[in-house]
Amino acid sequence: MAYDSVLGALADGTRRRLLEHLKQHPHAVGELAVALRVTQPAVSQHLRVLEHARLVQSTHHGRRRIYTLSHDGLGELKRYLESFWGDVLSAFAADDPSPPDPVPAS
Amino acid sequence: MAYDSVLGALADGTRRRLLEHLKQHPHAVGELAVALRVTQPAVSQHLRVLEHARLVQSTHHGRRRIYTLSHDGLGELKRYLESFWGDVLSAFAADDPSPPDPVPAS
DNA sequence: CCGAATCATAAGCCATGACTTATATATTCG
DNA sequence: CGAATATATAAGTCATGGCTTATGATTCGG
Repeated sequence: MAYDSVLGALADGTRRRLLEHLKQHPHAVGELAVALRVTQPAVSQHLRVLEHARLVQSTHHGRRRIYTLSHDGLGELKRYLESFWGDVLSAFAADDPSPPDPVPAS
Repeated sequence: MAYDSVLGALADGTRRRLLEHLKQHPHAVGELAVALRVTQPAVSQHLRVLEHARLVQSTHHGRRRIYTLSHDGLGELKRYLESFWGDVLSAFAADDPSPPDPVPAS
């Protein structure tokens, strides 16, 4: 159940904006802070969440830290959602909208 | 940007469990409360969030309210994620890992 | 070395959210 | 109508999370 951290990471708008920027090309922390008009610590904290969710990776370049988009988290989420869709679609392919079983009359 | 509510709805584990149950077949509120071992108001509140995200639909059956999985929210999220993947893949297909432009030396 | 630059971490504030216990609002049945 | 069922809503509590300012830890340039 690691898609938990992935979904949690994606649920925040600022983090999605970070991903949108990193989708273009890698970025240093300061650049992202300027681009998003947020303080640098806020960006660092968001990047930590994204890194824990394996949505980004980081490499050291001199005294700067370059963050890059990662596929691991996206792939994990994709598999989870596709399994969900698969089950839903197969359930509908069965074309058997089983009526809600009545709650056991207590 | 309606995938915002969808991602927010999916970010909670209890709501994902609700969806897993509704994936099997429609359910009434009380059944879900018993199944998830949560109080009924909690289930109602979660279902309201899921309905607002268009992940579930509800129909009245007598004095019970039957909740069913909906495709609208899932489709919306699917489109968003696939557009994201598409961009990422095309960016990688370009095979041009443009180096991070230096932050303007202030 | 030393100061500037770059980033992470710490600590605190405030809003949001998930859950609870009442209570209100239908709806069915005798 | 009146009692019971089924769900929604209200109100309060507690934890979590996103943001800020301050500070610590590295790293580069002169």
